[in-house]
Amino acid sequence: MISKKCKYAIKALLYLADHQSDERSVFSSEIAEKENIPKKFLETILRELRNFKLLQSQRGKTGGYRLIKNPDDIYLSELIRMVDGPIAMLPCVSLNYYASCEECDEENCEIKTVFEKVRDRTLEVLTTTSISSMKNKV
Amino acid sequence: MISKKCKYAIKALLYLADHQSDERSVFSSEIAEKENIPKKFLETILRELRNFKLLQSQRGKTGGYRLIKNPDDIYLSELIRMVDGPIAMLPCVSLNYYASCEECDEENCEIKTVFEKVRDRTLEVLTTTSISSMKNKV
DNA sequence: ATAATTCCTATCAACTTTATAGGAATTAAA
DNA sequence: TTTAATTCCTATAAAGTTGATAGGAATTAT
Repeated sequence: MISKKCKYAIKALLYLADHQSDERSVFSSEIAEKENIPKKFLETILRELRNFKLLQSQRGKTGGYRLIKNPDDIYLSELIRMVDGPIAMLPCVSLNYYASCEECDEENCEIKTVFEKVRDRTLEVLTTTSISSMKNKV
Repeated sequence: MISKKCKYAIKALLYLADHQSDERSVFSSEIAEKENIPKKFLETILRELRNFKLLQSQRGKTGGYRLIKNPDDIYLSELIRMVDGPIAMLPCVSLNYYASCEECDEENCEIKTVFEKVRDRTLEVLTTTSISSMKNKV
């Protein structure tokens, strides 16, 4: 399961992709209201996404957020990793957040292989799905 | 991520598949020791698996556990569901543990589709991998 | 009787998740 | 220069989940 936080992040980016323009940043309060996301929680999420250089923010009365990266180039795999961390179902098969299994003999592990397959299948989808491609529900 | 509990369950079933026989049940303490699983924790896991009719148990001095189901017929998908619950990355795309998203308009949801794809790819692996097939690491 | 097992309930510490509170800093505009 | 609206930041916290452990009861072969 992805966290609610991650789902909120996806929704926020989708909303931004639709509603921003060169002239217009978008208030977090607007996103929160339209997407039914708790206001203060969304603020912290947007700040994180800004720290990851996905967003640009502007303070003050005419402030708000806008995308820095082209939504064509924001892939779900990287977004999930930023917000939730590992995608794999086992720490020892994670590509970006590898952690060894203390109780295992990893050389002779019988359960790694299947979760490597799951990881690869999952990534086939997530690394080819961008924020903009999610708009075309096929 | 699957839980440690789930990983322990997989290991326990793999161990049973290898070490049981018609004459021999296996003690939980033996599995715990050989697989480095906390003893008391494993007891509760094995009891759950028994309740799910995967295992049979016998009390007393010559007691222990053995598989009821053929390990050819125990698929990872069902095991994970028994121990951890849903496999899908979103409640609203879960086949066995569906839950609606309160804050979403599910008809027009832009994020469901991709997670349905992930679910299907994941299940392609997990529904075709049995305890016995995990022995042949290919 | 004894010893070894499974069975059962309750408990619990640590961690994670999902937020909220309370304000500070910034900015445009009245 | 004041006001109002925003982002930014830190701290806190309630609720839920995870990963166990405690303490014994019931069962069974010897």
